Amino acid sequence: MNLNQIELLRILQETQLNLSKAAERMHIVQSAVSRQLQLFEEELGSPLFERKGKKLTALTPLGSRVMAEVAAINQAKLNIQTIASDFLDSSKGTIHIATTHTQAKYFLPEPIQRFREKYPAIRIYIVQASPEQLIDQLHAHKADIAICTEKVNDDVDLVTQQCYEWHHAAVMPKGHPLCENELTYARLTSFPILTYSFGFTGRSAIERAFQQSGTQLDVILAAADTDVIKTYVRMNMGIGIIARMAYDVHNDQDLVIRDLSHLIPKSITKIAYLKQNYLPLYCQHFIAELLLAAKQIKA
Amino acid sequence: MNLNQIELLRILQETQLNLSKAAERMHIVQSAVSRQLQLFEEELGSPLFERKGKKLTALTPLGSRVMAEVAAINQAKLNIQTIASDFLDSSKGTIHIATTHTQAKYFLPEPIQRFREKYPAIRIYIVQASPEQLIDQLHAHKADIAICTEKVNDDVDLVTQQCYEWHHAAVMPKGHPLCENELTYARLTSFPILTYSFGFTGRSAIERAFQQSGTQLDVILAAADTDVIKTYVRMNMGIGIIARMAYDVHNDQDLVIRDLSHLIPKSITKIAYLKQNYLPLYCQHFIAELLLAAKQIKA
DNA sequence: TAAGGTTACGGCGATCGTAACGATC
DNA sequence: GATCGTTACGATCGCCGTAACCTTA
Repeated sequence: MNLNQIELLRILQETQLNLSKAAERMHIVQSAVSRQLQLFEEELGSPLFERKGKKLTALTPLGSRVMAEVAAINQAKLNIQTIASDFLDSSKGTIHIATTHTQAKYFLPEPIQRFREKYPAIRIYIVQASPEQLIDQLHAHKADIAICTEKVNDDVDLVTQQCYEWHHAAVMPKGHPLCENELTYARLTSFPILTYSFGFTGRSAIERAFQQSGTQLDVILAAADTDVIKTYVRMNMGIGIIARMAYDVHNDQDLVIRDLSHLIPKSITKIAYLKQNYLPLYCQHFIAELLLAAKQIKA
Repeated sequence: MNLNQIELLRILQETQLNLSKAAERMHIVQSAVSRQLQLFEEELGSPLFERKGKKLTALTPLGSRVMAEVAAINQAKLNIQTIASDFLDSSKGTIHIATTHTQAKYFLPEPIQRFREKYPAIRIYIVQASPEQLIDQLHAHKADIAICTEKVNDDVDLVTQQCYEWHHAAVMPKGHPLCENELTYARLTSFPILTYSFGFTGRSAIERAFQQSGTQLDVILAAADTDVIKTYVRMNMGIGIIARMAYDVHNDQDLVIRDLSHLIPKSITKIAYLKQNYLPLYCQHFIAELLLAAKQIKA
C-alpha cells in the first residue's frame, strides 16, 4: 500500500471509475494505473471494484468501505500540507468560498475588503453554487468554507457556526397597491410573486410560513439570483420577495421595500466547513472577519 | 510524502525519537531513515523535530500538529487492512483485550469460553494493565477493546458502552466481629482495610462514598488484584473490600462475604474502543457476547 | 473502429545498504 | 569508546513508459 495507490482510488471515484481518465489526471500512462490497481487489490486479497468485462462498473461492498478510509487518508495528507505551509508563511495562500449569489453580492463584499487589507497576498476564490452543491464542494475539497442559509445543518461531517440572522422583504415598483397599508398573507397571495428558487436563500422559510398560514403564494418566477428577481419586478411582473439585505439603498431607489418579518420567520446564514479539515490560519481569520461583519449587521 | 515516511514518524514517537531504533523496527538501516526524515522535512519546508546537536529531542509545534494527522493516516491504513481481511475470512484473527485482573478472572472467563465455541480460530490475548494504561494501549493499537470500570469516560476519542453494574462487598475470616449485625461506615472504619489500588476496580467509588459520609477508611494494603487482597484477609490482616463478583462460592467458603451496596454506590464496568478504529466482525461479535454475559449477571 | 483495459518488457530513478565520518555523553 | 546521527556512493528494486493485444459498445 502506498499513497499513490490511495490517490488513485480517490481519483477513480472522481472520474466515474475510468482508468484512462484517472491516468491522465495523475500524469502517468494508463497501463501504470491499471497495474497499480491490480497490485492493490492483490494485496488486499479481494477486488475493490465490480467489473463488467474489463470495465469498472461499481464499488464492491469492500470497495466502498475502503473508500471511506481513503477519504480519511487524503484529508489527513492535505492537512499535513496545509499545516506545514501555515508555519512557513501564513500570509499567503488561497481561500475557496462556496456560497450563493445573495451572500456573494450583498454580504461578503465588506468583510472581504477588510480581510484583503490585512492579508493582501491571499487569493480569494468565490465558487457560486446552490446550497446542495455547496456541501459537495466542501466534501470534494473544492471549497474551504461554505456560507449559506439552507441545508448545512444536516451533514454530520460539517462544523457549522451561525453567522447572522435576517428577514425577507417585499420589493415592488413605486405606486404598486401593496405600497400602502399593512401587508398580510392574504394580500401577498393575491399578486404574482417573484422569489428565490427552491433551496436558495431562505426559500424554505417562505414556504413554511405560507403553508402554516394556510395560504399559498403564486410564484410565477423563481431565480437563484436577487438581481434577476429585481429585474423582473422592474418589468412589473409582480412582487419580489427577497432577502432584506439584498435591497440596495442607492441603486434600488426606484423600488419600494417593505418589511416581511411579521409574516416570514427569520433565516440564519451559517458558515460551514469540514470537521476533519485543518483550516489555515488566514482562513480562520477570514471567518473571524465574517463574524465581525455579522455583528455589525445586528448593531 | 509517502506511507513509509508516515510510518517512520509514527515509529519515531514510539521509540522516543530514536532514529536507530526506528530503523531497526522498520527493518532498514539507520542511514535510510535519517535521509527519509530529512526528505520529508525538506518537503514540508520546516523541521518537525527540535534537535540538540544531531539528536532529536522533541517535536516542534509543527511536528506535533503533523503527528495528529499521522495518527489519522495510520488508523485509516490499519482499517483498510482490517476491513479487507474481514472480507477474506472473518473467522480467523486476533483480539487484544486490555483489562484489569478482576475482569479477566471473574467476568471474562464465561463469555470468552462461549465466544471460542463459535470462533475457534480467533486468538484472544488478554493484556492486563491499570485503567490508565488500558487507554494508552488502545491508542497505541496494542489493544482492540478495553474492559474496565474507571477512567474511560473522559477520553473523547473512545466509544464506550455500559457492560454491567456491580457492587462492592466486604470479605473477612469466619468469626470476625463484622460477620454479625448491620454494617455501617463507623464499624468498617474501625478495622484495618484491604482493597484495590487507586484507579482500580471501583476504588474511586469507595473513596467517594466514605468521603461523603465524613469517615475515613484505614486502608493498610492496596493491591490491583483481588486474589492478593483475599490472601491477606486470610492472614487476618483485616477486612477486604472487593468487587462482589470476585467472591468465589466454591473456593472462598472459608471467607464470609457481606454486601456493601447500602454504603458504596454501584460501579459500572464499560467496554471501550477507539472511535476511528474499524473493529473486525468477530470483534463486534465478541462485544455482543460480553453484553449477553452482562445481561445474565443482572438476571 | 474507437474507447477502455490488460500484458510483456526494457529503462530509469527512488530508496536502500555499505562504509566512513562527526558529535555527544 | 559507546551511542546516535550524517554524508557519500554504488547497487537494487519498484514503477513508469512503450507497444502490442484484447474486449465491448
